[in-house]
Amino acid sequence: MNIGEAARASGLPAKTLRYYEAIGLVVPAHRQPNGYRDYSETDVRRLRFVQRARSLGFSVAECRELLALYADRGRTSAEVRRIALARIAAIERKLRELEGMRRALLHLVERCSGDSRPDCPILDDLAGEDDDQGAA
Amino acid sequence: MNIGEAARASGLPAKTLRYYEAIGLVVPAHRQPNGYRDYSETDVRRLRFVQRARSLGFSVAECRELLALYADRGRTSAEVRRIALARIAAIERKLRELEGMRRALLHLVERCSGDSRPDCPILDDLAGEDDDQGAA
DNA sequence: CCTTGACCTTCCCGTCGCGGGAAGGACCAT
DNA sequence: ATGGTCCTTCCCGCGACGGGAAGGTCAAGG
Repeated sequence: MNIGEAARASGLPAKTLRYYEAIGLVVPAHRQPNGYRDYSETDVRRLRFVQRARSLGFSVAECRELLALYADRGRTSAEVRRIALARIAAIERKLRELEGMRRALLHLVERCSGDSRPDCPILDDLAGEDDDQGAA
Repeated sequence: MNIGEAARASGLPAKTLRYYEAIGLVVPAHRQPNGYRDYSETDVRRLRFVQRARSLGFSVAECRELLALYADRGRTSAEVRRIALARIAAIERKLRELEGMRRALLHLVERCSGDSRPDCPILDDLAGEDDDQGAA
């Protein structure tokens, strides 16, 4: 199977397939006589596996681990679970960070009139104004 | 003021200050006779401004716009507000994406025994198994 | 005077996960 | 022969820096 077909079958761009080969993540076993990459059904399964894992937020390094476990009959589900839990923890850290930003930005936007005047509490806050005008 | 002092005063690494100079974001006006960068109080204010904006999730490009508006007496708060709303929208897109991943991963982890056996619904899902065993 | 150490300079490479595009070969149909 | 579509390798670019080499500068101490 040509790289184009494998790309369509896996839902990944051909560029990505070449990249995955370059980093040794999914390497098609053979080349056709004309030098074209030759992807097998198994290769495509691995590519789809990676595509799904990536869409769940796993890094390429984690995909490599997961693929290894997938291929390892002696694996334990505890190993897989550990990786997934680590990913969840990382996602939750990021969620908290983004939620903090969102809260702060919403607070600022709320107080900004957004009209034609130059006065802007958003810029004031970024400038680190230390006014205590609300103390009355 | 040396780069080290400016770094401490702004809460940014010296490397970042050099980077901001290289991309023309915050460029100290002068050099000392020995070739050292010379940051003014105004430079440090700009650096702190960028540091705060970055911590709110603004890209360096957005920081550039915000700095320009900050310096522009003819600005309107509507312009600033527009940038902040765009950032909020981007953050919320990312939040939704991460929440989707989190939900999917939690669902998978929940069903994984995480013991010494190799059977793992997480890997099964990534492999794209099409079993409809739950249809009973 | 010399050394030590802390600071500064420029420069270039690495990160992560690819995308864009050039230059050229291969294949298929007309 | 020609055109169009595929494929190949190669190298550069992103964002926002961090690491580290090689070397200049400065203040303190022996």
